[in-house]
Amino acid sequence: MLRISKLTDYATVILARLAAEPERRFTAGQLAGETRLAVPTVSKLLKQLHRRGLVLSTRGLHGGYLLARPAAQITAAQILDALDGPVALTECASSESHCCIESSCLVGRAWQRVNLAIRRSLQEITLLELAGLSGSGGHPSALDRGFPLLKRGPL
Amino acid sequence: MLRISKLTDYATVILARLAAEPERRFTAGQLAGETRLAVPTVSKLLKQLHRRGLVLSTRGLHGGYLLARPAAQITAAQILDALDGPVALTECASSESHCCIESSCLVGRAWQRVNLAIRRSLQEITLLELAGLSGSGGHPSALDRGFPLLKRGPL
DNA sequence: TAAACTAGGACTAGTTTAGTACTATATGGG
DNA sequence: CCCATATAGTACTAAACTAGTCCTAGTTTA
Repeated sequence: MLRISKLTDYATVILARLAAEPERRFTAGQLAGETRLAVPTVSKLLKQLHRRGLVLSTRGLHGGYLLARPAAQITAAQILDALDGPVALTECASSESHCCIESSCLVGRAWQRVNLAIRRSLQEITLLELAGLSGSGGHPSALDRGFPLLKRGPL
Repeated sequence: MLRISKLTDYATVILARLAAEPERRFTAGQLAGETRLAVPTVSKLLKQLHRRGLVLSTRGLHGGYLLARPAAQITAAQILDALDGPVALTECASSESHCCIESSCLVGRAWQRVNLAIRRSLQEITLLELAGLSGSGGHPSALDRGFPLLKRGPL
């Protein structure tokens, strides 16, 4: 029913690998090898992640990629935004709407609201958790804590 | 970032219109007129909604469509399932996975969990609210109440 | 200066989505 | 009995998006 693109999924896998060794610098080839993804694809994704500020890059010999900040400070929402852009749940909700009947617009606003709620929830999930690195020792993660999806307030 | 298909959005508009007058029987043509959608599209959607049990239909002269049950008993999740089917957030999470490295699978499980959480939240949103019919007099809707997205428990 | 990297963009194939058309079936009225 | 008005189901086409690849340019270090 809801879907994220394959590429976004791949990107998460790549970021998870980087998160596992935050100090180490990986080349695109190394990451491709470890994740079993094709090199061009990994390369493309890393470029995009770099452009969006999620990873640092160094060029030239012995260059490679590095997580731009601790995994705990990278959210699922940021990863999705980096790759798919901030696409709304419905077209009507995003920018200009031509579907100008009242019932439709009410529906649009409702979806918009659901969308916002989902976004908010994705902002609470960090790469640490996606990577399965949120150690049992730490404080309970958002995934386990149970958190409010939809909060009170104006649309 | 997350998206529902146009058709699903249309379907919601149609269902919202039906919900506004639960007693009245609408033909596909009437609904198309009122929602400004193309007749074949509306017709196609209504057929599918009927197959999934969301609307009742009567054939022949003076036939038409009717909500199968009160709008309060139709959830956003049901509408999405009816049209897009129960597609998972990621491919890896849905059926069999060939991406068999550990990090990847951890990621997959995490997405799966997020997916489940979103589903759960969509099950709490009714057509009444989507249609903007949840009167201010009633009890607060799930959209306003704030409800836990992710609950404790095994994956 | 050559080798090993990343940066950026262009291009192609495949899949999905949206929309339309056509045929069959059911109902009710003249 | 027949025709007009509906829905039911299926098949088809066009457009959009996704995934994946390739090529050229720029950067760093031995």
